[in-house]
Amino acid sequence: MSTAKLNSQKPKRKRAPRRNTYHHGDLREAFMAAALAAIARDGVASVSLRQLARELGVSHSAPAHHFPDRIALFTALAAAGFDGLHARMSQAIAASNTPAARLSAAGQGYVMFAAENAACFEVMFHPKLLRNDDPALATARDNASRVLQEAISALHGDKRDKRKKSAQAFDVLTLHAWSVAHGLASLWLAGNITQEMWADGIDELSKRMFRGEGW
Amino acid sequence: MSTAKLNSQKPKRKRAPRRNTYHHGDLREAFMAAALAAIARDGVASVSLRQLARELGVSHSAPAHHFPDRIALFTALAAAGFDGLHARMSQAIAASNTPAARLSAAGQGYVMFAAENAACFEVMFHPKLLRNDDPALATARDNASRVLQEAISALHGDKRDKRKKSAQAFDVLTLHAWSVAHGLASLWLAGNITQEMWADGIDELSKRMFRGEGW
DNA sequence: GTATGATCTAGGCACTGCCTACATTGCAGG
DNA sequence: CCTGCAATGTAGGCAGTGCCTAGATCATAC
Repeated sequence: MSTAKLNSQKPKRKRAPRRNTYHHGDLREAFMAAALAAIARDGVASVSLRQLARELGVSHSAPAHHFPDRIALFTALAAAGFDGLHARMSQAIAASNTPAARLSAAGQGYVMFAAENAACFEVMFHPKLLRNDDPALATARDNASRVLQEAISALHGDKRDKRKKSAQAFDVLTLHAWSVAHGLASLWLAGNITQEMWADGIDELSKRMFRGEGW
Repeated sequence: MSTAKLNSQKPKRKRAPRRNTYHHGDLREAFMAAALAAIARDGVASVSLRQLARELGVSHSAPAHHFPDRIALFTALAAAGFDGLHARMSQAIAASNTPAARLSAAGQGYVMFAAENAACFEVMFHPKLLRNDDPALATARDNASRVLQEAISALHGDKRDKRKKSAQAFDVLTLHAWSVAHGLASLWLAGNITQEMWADGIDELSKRMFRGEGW
């Protein structure tokens, strides 16, 4: 019932990592944080619930009361990730003035989120690793997607109204923008971009790529 | 489905899948093919060497003589994948006339390869799952990457010569093209593109997106 | 024809996810 | 206060996994 639900509202009191009480205090959050660290270290494939439990000093079956299975943990991470992506892009957009600059900022925000939250990003787009129909995940994903869509809309909205059939063309524009940002982020995270390309930092590289209207 | 790499010079005679001999005949290829099928079915994370061995009717330690570990199997799949990607893009380019059309064709070829070889593609860009410094993998990857680079070069090559410092800008152009193709392929494979967007097929969608010079 | 290396089999070990059974704790309602 | 009860924690079992070593079988060069 209360296993895989919305994750961040409970203002549970944080406990010292060295617990002397029977109950941990915030095992759910602790597991999610430890999982992110483990993913960043070894990749999502070699994350083990038992290992995480060992690191946190709890029994191997403790997580079962917070995440029914491995998939549930990854799903929670992905949902939180899309929330973070949403926030990161919104923040970047809010700091820009013109529609064109806002779209560029959204793209850069996307890439920067991926760079700063590589572990999260790795989980978010592996449908086989998570429960894709989870409602919390679905809404978080839609919220994030809408930000980019609105940035495109603000820039090319007029085109959408001009002719009816170009609504499809508008969607292609959005998908195009999403693809550039997602592709750059993925290629960088996978190590497929030569070091000299991002010598000035991935943020500088993405800035160069998102410069100009058409990308 | 092209698991056949050029590195398999050994002219081993193929045996019927139902073997009554002690030796299998071509276990290495059989494992790679079975692995691709398993990845397509359950995702790369839940591929088990022992399960593959069971499917092929050999003992659980048979693969050890062809792949020292799980990573080696994935690495071989990825190398074969980059060879296939290289071939797919080259073929698409060869069928086009103008430089602009060739670049578009390369992008579409990239996406189509990903769509037709989803299992392969899933492995190719998971560095944590494979031995990234493997020489066969590295050269295969470089070969594939060069195809796209040359397509850009044929279209924008003059810009590169105009000013010296715009060599960097040229590289950004290549990376941009790669990002669009890779992003579209990844998003589609991850199920992040609404069904109505690719109702006409992913090939039609990619064609729409790669239309025009600047992408 | 036989030595030799390549290939395949068999069993063991530590680890994993998930299961059931049980212990401890916090907390509301008498 | 105290007493049930749900939430949260522990302990052990089971089948499955990757990787290891030891041994069996085959193909082929000499």
